Amino acid sequence: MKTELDSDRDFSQQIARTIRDAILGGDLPADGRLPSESDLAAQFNVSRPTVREALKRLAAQNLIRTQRGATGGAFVNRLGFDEAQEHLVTTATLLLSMNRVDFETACESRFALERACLPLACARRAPAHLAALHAEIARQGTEGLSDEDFCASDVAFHRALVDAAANPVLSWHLAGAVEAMQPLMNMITFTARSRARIVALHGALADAVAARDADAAGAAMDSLAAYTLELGGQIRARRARPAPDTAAG
Amino acid sequence: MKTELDSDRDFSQQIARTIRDAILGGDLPADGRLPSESDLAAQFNVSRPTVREALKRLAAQNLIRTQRGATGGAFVNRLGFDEAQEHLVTTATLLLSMNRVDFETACESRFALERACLPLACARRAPAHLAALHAEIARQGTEGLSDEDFCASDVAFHRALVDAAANPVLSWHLAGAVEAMQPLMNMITFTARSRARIVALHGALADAVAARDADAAGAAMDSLAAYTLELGGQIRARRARPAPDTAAG
DNA sequence: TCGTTTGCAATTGTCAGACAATTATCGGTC
DNA sequence: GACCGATAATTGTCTGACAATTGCAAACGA
Repeated sequence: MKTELDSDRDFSQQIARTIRDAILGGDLPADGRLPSESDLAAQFNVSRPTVREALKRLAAQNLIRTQRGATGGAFVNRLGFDEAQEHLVTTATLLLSMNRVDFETACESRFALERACLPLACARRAPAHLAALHAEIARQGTEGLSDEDFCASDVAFHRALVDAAANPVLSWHLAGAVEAMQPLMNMITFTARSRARIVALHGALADAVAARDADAAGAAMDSLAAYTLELGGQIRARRARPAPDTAAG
Repeated sequence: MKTELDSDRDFSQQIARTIRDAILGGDLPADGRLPSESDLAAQFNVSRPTVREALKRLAAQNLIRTQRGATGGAFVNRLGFDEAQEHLVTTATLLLSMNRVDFETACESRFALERACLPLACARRAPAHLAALHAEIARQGTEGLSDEDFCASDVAFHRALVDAAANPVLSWHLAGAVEAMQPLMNMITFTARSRARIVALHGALADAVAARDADAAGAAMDSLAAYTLELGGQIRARRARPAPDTAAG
């Protein structure tokens, strides 16, 4: 591992990058233990707090985990799908909120991606997947469900739909796309009428997937996308901001 | 902002989470300045190094940037697509490499997602997009191009294809999917014959997009996916590891 | 009056040493 | 042999200090 650092630069950043590259390059195997903070400080010729800052940077990226005690230390994290998903959602959420992405753009992106999962979902859906879909549909029909809970169930439904494709990488990508939309979806007020329509479309989707009918599923998804966009019009209307003419040129 | 911390827990992690939630919740506007490290230390009733560790965690997530000097401090980062993309690629790459994701699974995911962009790309492609596609196709036909450069051009081609959909969120997602595949693609040795076939398929894709023929583009993409999978067989054969029976159950 | 320069203050970056908390290991005792 | 305490290693945190950077304003000269 490199022990030379450019002066008049951020040491902890350089150290973090060096270790990160070592991990990505495979020099440090998963679950392998890094030298102790004192050793690293000696290697890089910096103080322990500086090393610690570098380690915290890596910990924030889920690249390492730390453990106290005699056999403790920093260990290379075997990045699981769950943690990576959390990370993806955070980044995606920020990206949408900070760049003032139109509801239309985010919506279009999300449904386009989700539509891509349907053929696979139809081909591979197992009974457990169908059960998950129906469970969420039932929940969405509950009386007195808050808008937030309805949204949460909606997200769960769509994630179950994607999971039916039985491709963890696909599920990971889509989880980011779907969950990042939740703050935007939460701005929508769902009337009883709109809920009923959404639940009906969800039912059509579930049925199509159960029947392994990719075309019908695609059609239902398109309807759902169109209706979601329609509902999203509320948001723009409420904000009363002029619509940018960048969309659908 | 909360100033209470659970004892016997990792302070810096709690502080980072608190500030992170404040940023995600919109309490801290983009480009807004956080209190100085000393002030934060006083607020949370911890020492400055602890606060610094928390800030480094946030900096690692591109949530804040720091600046030295009199008017310096920590500022909420306006997360741009570029930085978010870099982040996404890192996470995706790690996810693929550390979970020993099959080439087939990653490939399937990537092409499924990319296929979802084609209708939009056909609808919105502008002359600049077509020019970018043809430029990469021309580069891929160059004699004496190394495998790595061929791969890089392949990535550039597909990113240009996705960019033609004119949806930045979609481009962001796909950049992660496509670039994360590059290490896997680099394990393939491209013969002159296979290169010619890929270039031909790229040409078909570009022509279909130019003609706004989504069906033809989809067909070309399917062919490309199938052929890439075929080439990927090399990798599994070389590794000589028995294929896990988890795929396509 | 205007432009330049110099000093100051605020802030982050880094260091050194120390102590507390945690945990596995080793040795002793019953 | 089983149980228990001392021990050592390691991370987590604190205190205090100094260096580097940078904006700003006051002082100074033309």
